[in-house]
Formats: sequence, C-alpha cells, structure tokens
Amino acid sequence: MFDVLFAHIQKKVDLSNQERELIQTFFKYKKLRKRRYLLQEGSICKQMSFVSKGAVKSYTIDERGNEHISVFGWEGWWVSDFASFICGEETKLNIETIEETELLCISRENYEEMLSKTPIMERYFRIVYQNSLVTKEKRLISSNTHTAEEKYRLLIETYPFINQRIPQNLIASYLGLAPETISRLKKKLL
Amino acid sequence: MFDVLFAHIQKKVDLSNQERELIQTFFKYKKLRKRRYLLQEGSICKQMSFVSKGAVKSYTIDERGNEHISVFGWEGWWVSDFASFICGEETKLNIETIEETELLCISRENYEEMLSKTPIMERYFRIVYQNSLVTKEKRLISSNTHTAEEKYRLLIETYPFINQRIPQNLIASYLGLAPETISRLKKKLL
DNA sequence: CGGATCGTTGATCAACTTCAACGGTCGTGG
DNA sequence: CCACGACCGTTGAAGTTGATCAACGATCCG
Repeated sequence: MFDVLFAHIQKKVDLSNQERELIQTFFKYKKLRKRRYLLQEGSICKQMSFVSKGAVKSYTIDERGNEHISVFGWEGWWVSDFASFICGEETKLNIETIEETELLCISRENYEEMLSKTPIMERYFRIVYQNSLVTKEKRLISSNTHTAEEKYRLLIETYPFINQRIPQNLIASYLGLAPETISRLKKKLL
Repeated sequence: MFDVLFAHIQKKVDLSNQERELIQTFFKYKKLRKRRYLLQEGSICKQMSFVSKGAVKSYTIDERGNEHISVFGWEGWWVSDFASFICGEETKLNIETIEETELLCISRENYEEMLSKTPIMERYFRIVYQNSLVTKEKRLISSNTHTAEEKYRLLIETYPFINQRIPQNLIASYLGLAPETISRLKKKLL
C-alpha cells in the first residue's frame, strides 16, 4: 500500500525502517471511484493526498462557469490546496478523480507532527516543492510565450501517454485552449 | 546588512542568536548597479540570492528574440534558477537588476551545509517554497483564464506600487502582453 | 541640440474562440 | 437485445481579442 509513496521518497532522501513505520502511522488510505470529489470549492482543505494509483484533476470554475484545470495528479503526485491546507482559508479548488484512484491522505496535524518527528521528511518536502516550483515556472513561461500549437506539442512530448489517459476536453482545459482548437491541432500534427 | 533577511526568516520560524551568527557566515554580500547581470543564459547558476534592497527581473529569451519575464524580485524575495542551481544544468534564465540592488548570496555548498547544520532553515525553505507554489499556481490559472484586462487589473490590485516602480514595458513582458496593449488598458481603466 | 528610450495612438492582421450542426460511442433502461 | 440519450470529438463559418507594424510625442541625458 505504501510502496509507491516510499519509492517516491526514496528517490529523494534515505529512510530507515524505523522512520518508515512511523511515517505510515500518519496516513489514511482512501480509495475513490471515478468522478468522486476529493475537495470541493468553498470547503476547507483538510488533507494532503499522495496519489498511489489512478488520476485526479484539480480545477477552478470561473465567473463564466468554465472549468480550468490547474494540475493533473497521477501516480507519484501530491495533490492539495496549499493556500487552504496551510492557512485554513476556504478553497476555490475542486479536486476530482478521473479514474478509480487510491490515495494516501495526511491531515494538517499529522503533517506537522510528522515533519517535526522526522526531519528527513522536512527535507523531502522541501525538495518536492523545489522541483514543483521548477515545473510550474516552466509551465508559466510556456503559457505566456508559446502558441497553442507549441503548448500542445510540448505537452505531448513531456507526457507522451497523456493522450491515452486523459480525455481531450480535459487536456484543452489544462492548456487553457478551446476543445475545438485541440481537435484541429491533433489533426494538423499527423 | 542581514536585517531584511532575518526579518523575513523570523516571519516563518524562530531563530536563536547562535543560529543567526552561524547563518551569516554562509552568505556573501553583493551590491550591483542598475542593469547588471546576476545570471546569464548558458552559464551555471552558482548561487541563490536574497534581495535585501532594490529589484531584479528574471527572464528568458525565446526563439523570436523576445524577452519574457518570469518573476520580479524585490526586497524579501529569493531569486535563482533552481533547475540550474540544484541540478547543475545550464540555465536558460537571465537575471538582471532593474535598480541598484543589494543581495545576500549563498553557494550550493553553503546552502547544503547550512541546511544540514540548521534544520530550522530546512523548515524555513520548505515554507518559502510552499508559499511560492501557491502564488505560482494562482498566476498560472490567471494566465490561462483571464483576459488581458483582467490580468492587468489583478496585477495592479496585488502590487499597487508596481506602476511606480517597474517600467510599463517590463510589466507587459511579465504578463505576456504587448506593451501597446498595456498602454491601451491603462487608458481604459481611468 | 541630437539621439536614445519609452509610452501612445491608429490601422491592419492573425490566432484562437465561439456558435452551431453532425457523427460516433458508450451505458442504461425498457 | 435494441433504442435512446448523454457525452465527446469533429468540422465549418463567423466573430473577437490582442499582436504587429508604423508613425509620432515626450522625456532624459550626453
């Protein structure tokens, strides 16, 4: 159950068996069917979740009622709304499964306790966030500088499997493009 | 000299005097005139810098030769290229002062040493990155969902002083808009 | 005074969105 | 088992937003 998580951690820091056992105690396992909510706009985000199997989308709804996906999370990704999780604000995010999904969830209290009891995890998260920052940075630049076609090509190159896994209209939402545009681009790139 | 840095740290974690003294030893003070490079494309980013006074812009140049600003850094901001700093890759970023600027710089070795000797700083950076992630996330969503006018308004609301401090063409580059567009928006919003 | 840089304004243009209609596929209930 | 509706992707036509190009004015600084 914790294999994927520990493998992910191990890629960044070394854990003793003792630490592993302690860490396990802070998480709650959760399995969700397709199209279930992990977090809904207006509520408080009470947990951070590690996706050990499946896939989720995290999105906002704008004034015009359109859905905008900010991230996909699949195996090996952490999903949460930090602003809400850390500061206790009401969230504007929705997180929803797009496949049957298995999660390891940790509450705010357990997160803080785990970090203070296992300093190595402080380091782990520092590295995770650091890496996250790099990818976000790249996406932001890409979003500002590239044309629709370049953005789409770049996405396919970065995640070649994404077409098999994520419906086209979700990809459109993720890239900030109209579904029709994706459809036309796909045709053009063959 | 370290006032701004310690004030910034103190907002997130508590430091003992002993820790302060130790931390100081890892940094190098640097003062740069306007329009000087802190980092140039093609080199390796050897340091992270804390801006204690002044302002810098961090940007990339695209294939068409256009400049795209990814972040501004002023008092209380960390600037660096993580991908390069951490992984030793060649950077694609340029970081340049836009005013006379004072910096506290830390090398990779010192960064690692500081983190292992003062675990509290591990926590500090984890929090800094965490917060950074939240803002980046928001900018990314904004960049994908908002119109030019909304982006500009949002920026002014978030940083009301930005108009006084940052030339208009840099604001344009930051928002991914043409300078002419900013000019027209400014006129329209009065 | 002359050049450089930055912001402004107008006109044209291209990229992408929006709207609408249609075809295919999947799942559900009769 | 088939029929129906829901949902998704496709295609075409029209509409908008913001980029680009070009010219001009203001300010700064040598």
